[in-house]
Formats: sequence, structure tokens, C-alpha cells
Amino acid sequence: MSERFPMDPLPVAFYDRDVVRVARELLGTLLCRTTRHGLAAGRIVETEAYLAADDTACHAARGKNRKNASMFGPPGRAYVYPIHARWCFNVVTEPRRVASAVLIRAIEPLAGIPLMQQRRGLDQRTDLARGPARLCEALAIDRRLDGWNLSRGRRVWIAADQDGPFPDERIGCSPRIGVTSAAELHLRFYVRGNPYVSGPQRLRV
DNA sequence: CTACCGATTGACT
DNA sequence: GTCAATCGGTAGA
Repeated sequence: MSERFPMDPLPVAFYDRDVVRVARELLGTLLCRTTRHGLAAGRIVETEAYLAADDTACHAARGKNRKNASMFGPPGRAYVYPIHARWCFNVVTEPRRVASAVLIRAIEPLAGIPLMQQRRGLDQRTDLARGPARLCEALAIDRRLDGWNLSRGRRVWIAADQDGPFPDERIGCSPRIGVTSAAELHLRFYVRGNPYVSGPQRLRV
């Protein structure tokens, strides 16, 4: 991979749209992360939308607090939060104060694979970033990146892939994984049959 | 200060 | 399939 990989970050306007549409269109884009140890990046293959209204599973459902403040800020920022002693990475969508976000659940590793293997302590490529907390470990994402501006093209950002988005027939939809409320909402999006997608087998086909 | 929870993971039957 | 360890953040005493 060249030093210029993976090119320009998506603009704020990409995120400043309906959260479900952003969640769907993030599939196939490249999540990029640089540290002093180098670049690690991969193709996003699984996302979940968390809605600003009528979604009790959304962290913003009971109003703003110190932890979820990034969700109430401008679109195109990171929202990083802890769960079960691990980190999860979201991108904030829609206008400021609306508080919706997309959870990035899995990427297909493309660059910096040895770095990811070292961080994860294992070699198996399909296990490096399959799941939201595994992804964060592989990319060295933690709370220090909460609120980070993803349109700057530094530290962490998202870029369009030259192969373009996946066609609709390759995209699956299901209930969100692990949420204990609002289970009736089908807000998880994934690339059908992709081995880097998380969750039980029946939710990957 | 303590109690409790969770958008998870990995080990195990 | 089941299950418990994990710990940062929040709520409440």
C-alpha cells in the first residue's frame, strides 16, 4: 500500500443525512486509522443505525449527558463509548442536536494486517475486526478518539473505495445484535455472505 | 463512596 | 448452543 492510501476522507455532507441511509452507504467504504506504528485500514462490511427518535436502544434516548455528548454534536464526528470493558466506534450523523449515529460493527482488513494481528494477539484474518470491540482493538481506537472530526483525514477517517458501493442485492438487513430494547427495528446492515461479518450464521446470509 | 448496567467477547458443553 | 469475566460511566446514598 502506498502512503497515500486510502485517499480523501468523506466530507461532512456525507454524514449530514438520514442515519439509515448513511448506515447503508457506509458499507464498502474504507475505515482508516493511522498511529505512529503506521496505517491500518479495512472495508466496512457491517453497520447498525441508532435513531434520534423512537429508539430506546439509542444512547441518546434519555437525553444528553457527558458520555453521549458527541452524539449531540455536529455530524461527521466519532462517538466512542465503552461497553463490557471494551470500546465501540460510531459515526455521528444528521444535524447537530439530533443525536443519531452509526455503529461500525465489522471491517474486512486490507492494510496494516500485521499491525492488527499484533494488537489482537492472533493471526486469523476473519477474527481481526469481526465485531465492534474487536474492530476497535485492531485499529487502536479508544475514548481518546471520542469526538474526533472524521473529515480531517488524520488519525481516523473514512474514505470511498475505488470499487464503489455494494449493489443492493448484496446488502442484508436484520435486527441489531445484542440490543435489549427496540428489537423489532431492523437497523443492522451487512454484506451478504461476507466472512468478515459478525453475528450468528443466520444473520450473515 | 458503593451498586449496578451494558450496542461484547471468548471459553466452554 | 450457554455463560461469566470484563470495567468505565452513571446514578444514587
